[in-house]
Amino acid sequence: MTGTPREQARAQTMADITRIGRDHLARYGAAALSLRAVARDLGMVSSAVYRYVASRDELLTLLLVDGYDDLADAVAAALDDVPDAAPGERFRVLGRALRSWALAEPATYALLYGAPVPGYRAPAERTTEPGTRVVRLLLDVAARAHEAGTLVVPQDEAAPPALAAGLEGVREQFGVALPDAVLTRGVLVWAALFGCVSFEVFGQYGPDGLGDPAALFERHLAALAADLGV
Amino acid sequence: MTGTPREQARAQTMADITRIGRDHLARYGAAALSLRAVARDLGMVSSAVYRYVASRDELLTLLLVDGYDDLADAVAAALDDVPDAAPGERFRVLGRALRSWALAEPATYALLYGAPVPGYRAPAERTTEPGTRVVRLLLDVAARAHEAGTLVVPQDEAAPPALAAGLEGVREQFGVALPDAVLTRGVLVWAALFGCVSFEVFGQYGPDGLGDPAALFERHLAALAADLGV
DNA sequence: CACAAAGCAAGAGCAGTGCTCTCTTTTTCT
DNA sequence: AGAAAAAGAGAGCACTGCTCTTGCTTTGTG
Repeated sequence: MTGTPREQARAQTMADITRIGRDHLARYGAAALSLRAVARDLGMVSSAVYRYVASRDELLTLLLVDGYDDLADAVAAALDDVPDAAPGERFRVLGRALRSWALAEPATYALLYGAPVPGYRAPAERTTEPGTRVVRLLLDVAARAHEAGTLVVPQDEAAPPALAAGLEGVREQFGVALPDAVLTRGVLVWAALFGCVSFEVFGQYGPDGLGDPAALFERHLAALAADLGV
Repeated sequence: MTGTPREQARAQTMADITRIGRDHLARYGAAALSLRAVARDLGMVSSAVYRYVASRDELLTLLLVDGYDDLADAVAAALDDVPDAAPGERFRVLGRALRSWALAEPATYALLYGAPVPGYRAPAERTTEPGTRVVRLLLDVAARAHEAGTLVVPQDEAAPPALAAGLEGVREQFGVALPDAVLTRGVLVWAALFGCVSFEVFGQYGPDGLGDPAALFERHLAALAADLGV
């Protein structure tokens, strides 16, 4: 909270823009996100907002990074609440936190994990780090179980060279020492988790959600925990 | 190809609109789909297109139904090529067909299984039937294995009443006689399959796709086949 | 065959969008 | 104090979805 009055005012305006942007995102969805509407809510003329945000795409990037962080914070907080639980339970906690957040923030979730907004390319240098925090937490759960010796390692055949190189890249990027088979399952479980949540959030289960979406998800979590070996 | 000349012309124009719409969808994405641009490519003035399509949303619905059918046709054709294969192999064929189609038609795939287009609500009465053809094929693979007695049925505890009712609804809607545990796994495998494909199509695996996306997918298919019990 | 009815295409127009440019005022720095 | 930088306002361009009116063409019928 330091700096000249002008800097403070600028920081405040930036915060206001993100706040109102998130609100519009939740209320009307990503494609309907309009810089002019945000400007109106801000009590500014539209051209003035361009002093702060270069384009509509940059506003989307702002909200994207914000969303990734918010989700990762929620999942990390849930995991911190059960630091000493068994790996399987920690995995389930992660999954439940992900699902809760997605159901509470469907529009932001759609921005992060739905179809990319057309014509919009997320700048990797700004989104990669926050975007990988959740999978990092997932791999961490597996890594802890592996260190404790409780992880069930599937007996897959050796990965082809290109895939093995890719998995080695994952080990480096995330700083984990898990065997190929576990990493492969980890990626599957990660994708499956988001598949389950996406189907529920995007309504692919139909209007009634198969009667009891929470119970269904809990069963899926149990099966996925087994797949992960925790 | 019957009817008065006017009826034929109308059918032709409708076909042209869908064709150009698909082209624009693939080229520029769903949110950039513009009725005016389609009209230009059609050599018509924009207002004339409204004689054929009531709104932009209806054009999206047209393309949605078209996409569901195209995907289901591709998967069904792939399955028809291996009518007598073992259930596990038929499941893998289904998965590969789904992935191939999604990679070939990313924009249409995004329209079907990505985030819903904001402000657009798909009319269930027109999209439910074509939209469930793929999952119907998946359940059919499991049902055939079940009839042959080769399906591994997981020993889950009984589903809570609401979920049991929902699963009973699935049995009725799809005309299969599978136990709750198999249906639950079926839904999981279905969601996981789309999670894997979505992550690959939407670029969540990063720019290099973990080195060898096809090999990774093949491994995931093997794990999911085991989950399904085929 | 003639003629009203229905269908079709075009054009103008409204309200909204992203974005750029210019102009004026305010704040900051030297 | 004066120059430079930043902020906000306004006009304007090209685009969008969609509506309404105005003519023209095809259709089915008396």
